Amino acid sequence: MKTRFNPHISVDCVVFGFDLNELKILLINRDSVEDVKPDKNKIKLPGSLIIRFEELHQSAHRVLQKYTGLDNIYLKQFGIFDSPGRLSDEEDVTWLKNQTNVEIQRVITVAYYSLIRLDDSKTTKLSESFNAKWYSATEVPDLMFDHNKILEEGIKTLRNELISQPIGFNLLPEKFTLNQLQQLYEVVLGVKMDNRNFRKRAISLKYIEPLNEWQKGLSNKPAKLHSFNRDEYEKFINKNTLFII
Amino acid sequence: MKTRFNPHISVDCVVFGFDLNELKILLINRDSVEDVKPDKNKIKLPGSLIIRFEELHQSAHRVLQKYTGLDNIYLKQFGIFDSPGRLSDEEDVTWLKNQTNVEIQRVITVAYYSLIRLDDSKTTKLSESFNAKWYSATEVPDLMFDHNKILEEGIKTLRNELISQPIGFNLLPEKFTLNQLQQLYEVVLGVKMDNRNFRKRAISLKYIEPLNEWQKGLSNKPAKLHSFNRDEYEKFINKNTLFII
DNA sequence: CCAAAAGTGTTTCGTATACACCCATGT
DNA sequence: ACATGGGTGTATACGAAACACTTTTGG
Repeated sequence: MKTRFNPHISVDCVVFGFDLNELKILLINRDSVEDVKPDKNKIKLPGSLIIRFEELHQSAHRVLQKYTGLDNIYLKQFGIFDSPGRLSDEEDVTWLKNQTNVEIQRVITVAYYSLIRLDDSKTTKLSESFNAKWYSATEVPDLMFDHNKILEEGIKTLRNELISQPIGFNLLPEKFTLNQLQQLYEVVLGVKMDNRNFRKRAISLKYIEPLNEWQKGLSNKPAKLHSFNRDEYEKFINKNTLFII
Repeated sequence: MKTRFNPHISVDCVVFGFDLNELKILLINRDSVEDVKPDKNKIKLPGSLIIRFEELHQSAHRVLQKYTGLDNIYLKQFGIFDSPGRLSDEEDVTWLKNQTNVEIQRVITVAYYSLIRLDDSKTTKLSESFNAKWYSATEVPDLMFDHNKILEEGIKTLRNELISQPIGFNLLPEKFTLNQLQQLYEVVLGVKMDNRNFRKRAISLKYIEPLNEWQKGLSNKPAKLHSFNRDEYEKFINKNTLFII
């Protein structure tokens, strides 16, 4: 029963989306694939066994491509889940075996998180064309295998990296307002921030570049648009080293 | 040819040692194991294929135990090296196969770094009892496989984590002086620091606890000893969130 | 008394924080 | 004119950085 899959190693993706309002997570419903007892968890993270000789990041990109149709997405490895008992549920293993046509023994999974800017078109297209559906990050159901644990670690990682690396811009439109940026931080970190101080800080950062463009078509005062300037960020980071002895 | 090893996944350890003066790295000489062409790299990181059903961190601890005789060592996963071509050298693969009695196809390795306080006894004991030897971090030879790359990533990780997490104390004696702490930072980060400002900073941190003990047996002024207080650190970190928008 | 490393204080500057009201737009 | 979200300034406090000499110990 030799297939193109490597039956020892998989990737799973915690896919974050931000619609300028809420943090969302992309989950796959396995219902459509096969009959399952109604009381079982049928929902999982997007993932796949790796293909022989495929690099892990390629596997992760392949998974994202399959479920979102998107390429060129921010994707970062954040952990390995290797507990020998992590695929303990027999029914789940049977399902996986049928899916992949591979005899499953022990599977180690490498976890990635990825960041997607959501506009309405993407949100609806996804949930129609695939078995993928966006869930609010605050209302995640029980998932298969150890996927709730992976998801939790993914959220921790996102929070950590949001406050130490310029990754948040991957969740915003190319041209964003400072209040959208603040909203992102508040939602992901679960805190409220002082608006005046937040913008003072943001405006002082050269890598957050003010554009000569404003929002359009709103029924209130349009906000100035900004963009992230990676070159300026590189200069900045070389001068600043945070320090906890 | 079924053995207890899982022939798909290995661990490799970048083992850092600090002797209060210099950063060292533990490497294994494969000379003693088998004849090798004299012009080949014979030196590698300590590592091993994982054993079936063993967790990865157990594998890493097993490797450290084997080569250092030490248990209870700080050990942290920092990366995965999965390039399909990373075991390209045929002779190296043959060697690995003979070592493990396992048919090798593609091996993904999970990299750990670990931190060891070196006193003289450890330094000498190791290099005698095992094939392990401490090398200065600034004078590392060519290594087998992709181990130079892994080592490089390990050093980057160490630097990053040293300035953002309280891991440096694992490289110092339980009771250390502030100047030893400064020396550690200077050596690992490759910078010079202002002594007065460094100690002011250190003294202001409650989790660096001054003891009522001083160095002994020196021919110069003995320094006050300090220890790391993890409880105080937990309090500290909950109040401080570093921030790069 | 000498060599070697430990230890100490002040000023200056920049950044974090706290806090409340007016402005611009479309309907 | 109103509803909605955008945008602004000041005073205080704290920590970072720059900088050079005195003290203690054993030999």
